[in-house]
Amino acid sequence: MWGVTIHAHSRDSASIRDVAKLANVSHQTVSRVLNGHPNVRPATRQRVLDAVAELRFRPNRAARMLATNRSYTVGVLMTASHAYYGPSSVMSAIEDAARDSGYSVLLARPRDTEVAEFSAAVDHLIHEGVEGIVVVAPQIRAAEAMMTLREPVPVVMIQCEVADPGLSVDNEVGGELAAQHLWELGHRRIALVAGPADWSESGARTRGFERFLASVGAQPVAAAGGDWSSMSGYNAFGHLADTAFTGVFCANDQMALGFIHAAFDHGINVPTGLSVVGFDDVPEAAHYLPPLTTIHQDFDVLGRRAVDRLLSAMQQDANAATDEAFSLRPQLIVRKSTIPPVLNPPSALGSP
Amino acid sequence: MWGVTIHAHSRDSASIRDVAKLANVSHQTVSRVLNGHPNVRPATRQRVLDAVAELRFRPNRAARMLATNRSYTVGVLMTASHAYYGPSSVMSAIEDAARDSGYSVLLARPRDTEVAEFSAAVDHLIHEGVEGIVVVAPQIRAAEAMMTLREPVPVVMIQCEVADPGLSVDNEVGGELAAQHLWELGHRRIALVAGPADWSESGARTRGFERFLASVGAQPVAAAGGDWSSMSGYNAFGHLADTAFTGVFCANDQMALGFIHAAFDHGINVPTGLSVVGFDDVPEAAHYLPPLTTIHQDFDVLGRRAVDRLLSAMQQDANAATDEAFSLRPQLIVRKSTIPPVLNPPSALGSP
DNA sequence: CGACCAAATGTGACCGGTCACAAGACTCTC
DNA sequence: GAGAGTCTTGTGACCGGTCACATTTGGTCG
Repeated sequence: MWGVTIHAHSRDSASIRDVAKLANVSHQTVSRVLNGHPNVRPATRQRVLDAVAELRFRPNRAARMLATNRSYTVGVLMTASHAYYGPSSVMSAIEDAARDSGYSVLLARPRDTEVAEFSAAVDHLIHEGVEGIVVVAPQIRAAEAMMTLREPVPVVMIQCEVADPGLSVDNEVGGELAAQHLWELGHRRIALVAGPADWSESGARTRGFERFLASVGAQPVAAAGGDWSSMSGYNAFGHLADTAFTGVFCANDQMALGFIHAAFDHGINVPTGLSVVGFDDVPEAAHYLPPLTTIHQDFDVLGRRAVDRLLSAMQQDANAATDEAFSLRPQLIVRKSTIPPVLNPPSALGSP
Repeated sequence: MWGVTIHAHSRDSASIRDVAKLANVSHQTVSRVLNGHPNVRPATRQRVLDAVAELRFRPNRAARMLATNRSYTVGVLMTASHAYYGPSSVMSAIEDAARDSGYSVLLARPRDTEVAEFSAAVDHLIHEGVEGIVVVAPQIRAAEAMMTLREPVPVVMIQCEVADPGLSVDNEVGGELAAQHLWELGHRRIALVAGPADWSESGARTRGFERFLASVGAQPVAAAGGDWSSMSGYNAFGHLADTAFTGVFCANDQMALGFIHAAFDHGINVPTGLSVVGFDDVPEAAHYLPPLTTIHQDFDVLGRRAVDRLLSAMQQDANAATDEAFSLRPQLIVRKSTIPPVLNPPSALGSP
């Protein structure tokens, strides 16, 4: 790969000096027109623009980067895989928003949440010349790793409660909504399937959930944890099988799906034998059997907001961008996986 | 945004000449060491490497790009949104593979499949200096639009039968497997829920499906189309409700999910009242109710293979890379949504 | 030991933009 | 109509790498 250098493509495109010659001005004037500098006579400007059009000129990005030390690129640091609905939705929104503002997006994905991996990924981005970084690293360790790094460019962290001027969906409220919904339906024995302990969203959902229960003098009758996957939701049911409960909150939709599957395999029907609330409102949730009651969050807004904030921080040059924390309120979507506790086996209320 | 230029970040990093001074050699020698040029005395090389380490030097990409007219970047053109499982899985694999080979990935997403949009997106990539392009544009029109463009860099198209040296999962075989499976279970009245007509995968799946049926002297008793979404699968059921059938092939898992949901809403149970086969094997498919029999495809291999091919085409400079077409064979995964036709209402076999 | 060749290293130009500064053109005032 | 001030344009250096070519160094051989 080294050694041999291939001049792979077009060395033929027009340069700013070609345009200048054709328009009969200096290269600097062309540069001024290109950059919208005010002090150019309209006639001259037009002449230059014509030449640009005729030669199909487009400025060379590398040259501009070299000269200005600016890249018009922002980096996204994402630890989660595309398989996770939330992070990848946010990623997509970020890309769109950045493009709309004239920026390119460069993705870096550390393989794990070790500080070293993180640092390497950030270095990579910095080295590529990104002017700012959006971090979508919902694991707590990732956020912490990120906080230890002091970067020369503005950084915006999404969905990470550790960062001070955080930007996130308010997962605690989401957890509360879930608990409140089950409670108000009449459920008194409620279980929890939490997300992985190392994700901050997971903690927040659990916290909100438990906080509401506490506010009415209750607490979860049982709890298990999963890794967001349907399989782990399925397995969680096994861990909870000894306990009787009539409602369960699963920290995301996939786990809810797995949980419902497991319940079915154990002869328990949802919602008649058990009410289930999920979280995320993935597009398929409306068609699960039964259609899943869940908590909806608007990832799109989150992504766009992140880019807005990053860009404004970049404008102000300093990372003095201490915007107020911004929290999106999630929303309860009631479907058919939750009903009042009826016809439950006596044990559900009877045994400890 | 124009007019004001912000020197946002570090103009402070070391250059190749700083390294040269510290190592007491010329800048050119440093360059040689960096590029692994053979004719450098080991002692000198070591001295340079030490200096590089000490100054934490990293070559400036923009400068290299400018000088060599190479970018070490490949472009990905993707028309589908992240919500589609297949394309986003492939995208993810491409990113990993490219990174492993030392390339960055730049994403361009045309808003629609108009030739103009396409052309603009490609222009963007070219202008950013990508050395090759992977097109993940499963819509037929997108592929056609792409074919009309003659680009100065190698292009690899994924999952698009229009392109000659195509690279794809063999969706026809997948369709055949689905039909064969239903047939061998004993189903004789089989329906089809196809994907959107403008996606080539959709056509291929349908073709394979019908081809198998034809080979045993049969044909679908009814057909509807969807747009890949669960909702469209749900609606498809309504269009097929007049016809009696005991098995159905849905061209992707999400539509299968919606279809099962609709069947349930009409009092038909899967699999006892109806057998359903999906396509894709999304991670949740194993936990649908019932767990979905479906066709598995390996998107990861597809993505990596695409990058391999692109890189080799780039090596050979020319786009003379007429590799043989490469087709991944998908695989039938039998779960619980398909059983022999039993206990079906008489009408299922009786009426026309 | 000088000649000769290859290996090792150095020199300056160049890629295509932007920057700082200089210089020319044009107004306006007295 | 000369001087001051503004608007417009031009000049050459520079960013940090690589390239082509020149030069020095080291080794081998007659």
